[in-house]
Amino acid sequence: MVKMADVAREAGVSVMTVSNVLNERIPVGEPTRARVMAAVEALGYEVNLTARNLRAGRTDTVALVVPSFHDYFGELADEVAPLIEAGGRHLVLERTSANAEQEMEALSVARLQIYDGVLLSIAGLDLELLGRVRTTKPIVLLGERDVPDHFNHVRLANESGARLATAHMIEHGARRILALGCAFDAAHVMATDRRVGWERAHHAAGLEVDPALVVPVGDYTSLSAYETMREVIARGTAFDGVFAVTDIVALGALSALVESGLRVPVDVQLAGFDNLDMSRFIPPGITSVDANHKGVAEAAVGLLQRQMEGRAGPAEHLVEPVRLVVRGSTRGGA
Amino acid sequence: MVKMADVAREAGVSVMTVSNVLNERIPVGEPTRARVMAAVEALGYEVNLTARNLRAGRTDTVALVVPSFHDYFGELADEVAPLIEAGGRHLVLERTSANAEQEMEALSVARLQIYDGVLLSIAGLDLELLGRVRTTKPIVLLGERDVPDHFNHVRLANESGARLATAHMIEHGARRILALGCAFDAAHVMATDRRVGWERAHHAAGLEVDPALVVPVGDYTSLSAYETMREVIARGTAFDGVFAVTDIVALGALSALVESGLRVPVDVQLAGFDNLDMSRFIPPGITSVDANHKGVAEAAVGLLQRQMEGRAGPAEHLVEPVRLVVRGSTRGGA
DNA sequence: CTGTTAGCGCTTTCAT
DNA sequence: ATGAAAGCGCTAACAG
Repeated sequence: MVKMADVAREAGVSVMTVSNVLNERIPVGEPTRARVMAAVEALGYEVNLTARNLRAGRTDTVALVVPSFHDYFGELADEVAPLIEAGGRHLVLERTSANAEQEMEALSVARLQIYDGVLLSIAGLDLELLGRVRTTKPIVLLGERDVPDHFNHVRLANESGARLATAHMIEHGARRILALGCAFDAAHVMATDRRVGWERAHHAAGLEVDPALVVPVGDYTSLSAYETMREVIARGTAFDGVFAVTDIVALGALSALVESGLRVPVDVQLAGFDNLDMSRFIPPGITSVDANHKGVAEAAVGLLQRQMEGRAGPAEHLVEPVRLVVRGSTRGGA
Repeated sequence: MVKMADVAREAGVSVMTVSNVLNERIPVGEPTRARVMAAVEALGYEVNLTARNLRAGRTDTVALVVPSFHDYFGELADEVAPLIEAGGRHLVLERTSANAEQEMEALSVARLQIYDGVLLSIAGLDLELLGRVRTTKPIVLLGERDVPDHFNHVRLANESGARLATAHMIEHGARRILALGCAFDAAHVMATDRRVGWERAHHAAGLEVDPALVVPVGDYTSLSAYETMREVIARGTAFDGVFAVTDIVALGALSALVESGLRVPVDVQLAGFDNLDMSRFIPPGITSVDANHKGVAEAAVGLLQRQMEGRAGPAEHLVEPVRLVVRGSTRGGA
């Protein structure tokens, strides 16, 4: 492997001069500079990032750590990447399988030191575990759980989004709206927040809510949602709307509804959350709360860059607004 | 930052002993070992990966470099991750935007040296550019382009998959099958291979192919596919089947078909390629060629691990088999 | 089994 | 404007 010393020898200068040319730190005389560049070209030299990192304490790399590479996170990552690159840094993705242990590991000293900053999408970690993390590395937490105050945090307006979607279906005549994938327990903060939105929409319309309509979905896959929906239908539960906690869940539900001969939106209205790319195209078009990837990405990267540039300030807790995108799966749709 | 020397002092041993305890390289006496571990705990020490990397020349990290984090690649990545982890290494994802320049950069000396191995999904690079890459780092290329012989390479049986899907629709009565997103030019190897499969299915059934039915789709998004499909319909082209080059393209097509009042599969049969998770659930279920993520992931990781373990052997070029998954969008479906 | 010595490739600091 | 020396934190190799 060709190293800086090789370039220096080739150009007849010291290593330090090569370093200065490459990093443009200290002005270097033009002829010297040209000789160095020629040597770099000739030898095909490239800096050893590990060595630079050890000495300079900087990797120019940011990690986005997500529960899985699928769907929502894939779309978010594609939004984050250009923003990080615009700041002259590199983005890499890591995956935790929504597993608390692996999320903690992502925040371990060992991992943090190899990145200039970390965006961590939390799925498994709770307040207590997060509270134990002590680090001065730039970190921004993403996602719908509560986090200790001293962390920067970006989340979605879950409750408001769920309220919008539910209110929209109520407005168009739905009276028994399933809260599919929603929850009552603190362990599922997102599912609980969205259930609260679903409730508030009812109250705002002067309607009662039936807790029996809150139906959890095991692992938030389309398959679980499909199976759950089939059971609900088989059980004979009466409903004329479905608010699905995510678009992936909505898709599973749609499949079950269609298979059971229920027409969407005539017999049952359906709305999801996330507004995945696909939701626009799945007939009849899935009405969905847009998860505002762009807003989340910009807010998170902004917060991270502020820390990486050293102008920290107190931790912020941002709630990104969401909006409803109406499509054919609800009666207001085209 | 607490370092190894701090632990050594605390435990009253040398740095080397700490290193040996932590890496379990050389047996260490139990009492010493216990003292070291106690010191590690007490100080909250964690190894500096950068320093280890610089000295040991190993990062225990593999990069999967993909054009985008979306859909197909997200699913593939979720398949690759556990295999890499089973080998005691870490997987990170990087993204190239399907851009030749960024793909070359992923293969640059600088990036390669920070990983023990790289899985590169090529989208933009051609033979000529790839031929210039000279490295001894373990690399496996993924994807549907031709690559220089000396690279390990895993690809799908594109032609055979396209043939299966097309033959299935012919068998069920389709006679004018659009090859949506397929191509004739060498720049789109995958789209061209799949077109060849579409042709061969016709020939095998004793049918002529109409080249006018090969309709390219700009950027392989659902949106482009939707727009293209609308145009084809508006133009009055007669067709009774659509072979879409990917499921994402199939989804866009489905949306346009339904919007135009064409019934799937009664008026038009539809098949895609990739068998994305969603394809099963999108009513009426999209018949699709399964892209065999698992097979691709296993083959690629196997080839990579062979190289990383030093038992190299000549480069292999694997073609992973595919199979057709029949669903409601074709007449053979449930 | 434990410790000493050397050095991975680079950048910081300070001298020229 | 350029260079020499020192050392980031760790591990390979060898000595005791």
